[in-house]
Amino acid sequence: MKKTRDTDLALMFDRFMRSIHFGLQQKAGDFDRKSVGPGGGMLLMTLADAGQVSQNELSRRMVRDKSQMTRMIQGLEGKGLVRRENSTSDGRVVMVSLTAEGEQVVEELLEAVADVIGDLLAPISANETQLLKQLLSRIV
Amino acid sequence: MKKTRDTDLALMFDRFMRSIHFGLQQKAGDFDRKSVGPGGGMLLMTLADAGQVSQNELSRRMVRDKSQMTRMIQGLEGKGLVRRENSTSDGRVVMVSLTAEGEQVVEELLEAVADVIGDLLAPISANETQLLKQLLSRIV
DNA sequence: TATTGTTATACTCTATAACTATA
DNA sequence: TATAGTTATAGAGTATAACAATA
Repeated sequence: MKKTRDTDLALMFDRFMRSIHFGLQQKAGDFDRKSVGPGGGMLLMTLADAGQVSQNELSRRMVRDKSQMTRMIQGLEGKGLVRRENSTSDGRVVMVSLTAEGEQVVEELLEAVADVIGDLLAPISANETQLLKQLLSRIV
Repeated sequence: MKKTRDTDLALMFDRFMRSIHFGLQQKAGDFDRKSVGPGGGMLLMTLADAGQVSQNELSRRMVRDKSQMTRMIQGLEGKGLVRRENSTSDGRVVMVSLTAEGEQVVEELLEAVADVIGDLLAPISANETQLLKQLLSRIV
């Protein structure tokens, strides 16, 4: 049997993510009416998970530079999917949240992602899926 | 406790990969002398894992379009890190493998990745890491 | 001084389609 | 016809640095 190194995790994670993107792209027409793209989709899903958060917190959660947040958020704001509001307690901070339309788009997106992930997870059991999520949530 | 959906896996996987890239980038000067970039790095690691394979197989393993393979491989070939050879059994096929210099570069890269992944995996035990790899290898 | 967010720039990654050559 | 690989193009993602405003 082939020796597996921890570095193989990088290959496996990358492959998993790429499989999700690839799977989604096959059915993009079904839900990506607003053509938010992969990055926009991740941002919307992060917002659905986090609720109203500052751009800085988004940048931290998505492990992407704050300058990218500005652009992505501006794009989604232009499409009416997210809302930006100045923080009342700190004049520097901009809070971001989903609009009603954004909620609807992310709902369709989540459904599509659930489909794709469901297919990917077919080789392992529901219990193992729970275990996987539990392990990952402790890591990230 | 917050309900977790399977779709959260997408966020967690993305975050893990981004953390690897971010961690590597911090120490890029230490090993990325050839400036292969993230894509080139993944390709080199895939080759280290797979040995000599066709471009088509690489495209399949990395879940990326074949046209991207051409470009990435040409870039790495120009840097002397990979070698292309025509298949003897099928005139259409190009086999790709690491050069001696490529082996050396990937070795440094793997060391850096192991460092970063080691840090990321700190919250879980060695046994759990094994379990995680075992689950993932069954999925991808 | 430090932090939040913006802007500008250059570079890499990606999807798509049209193409050549071999099977 | 089908498959392996190439080329060209446009668009999306990313890192970096310089900047303004607030703390």
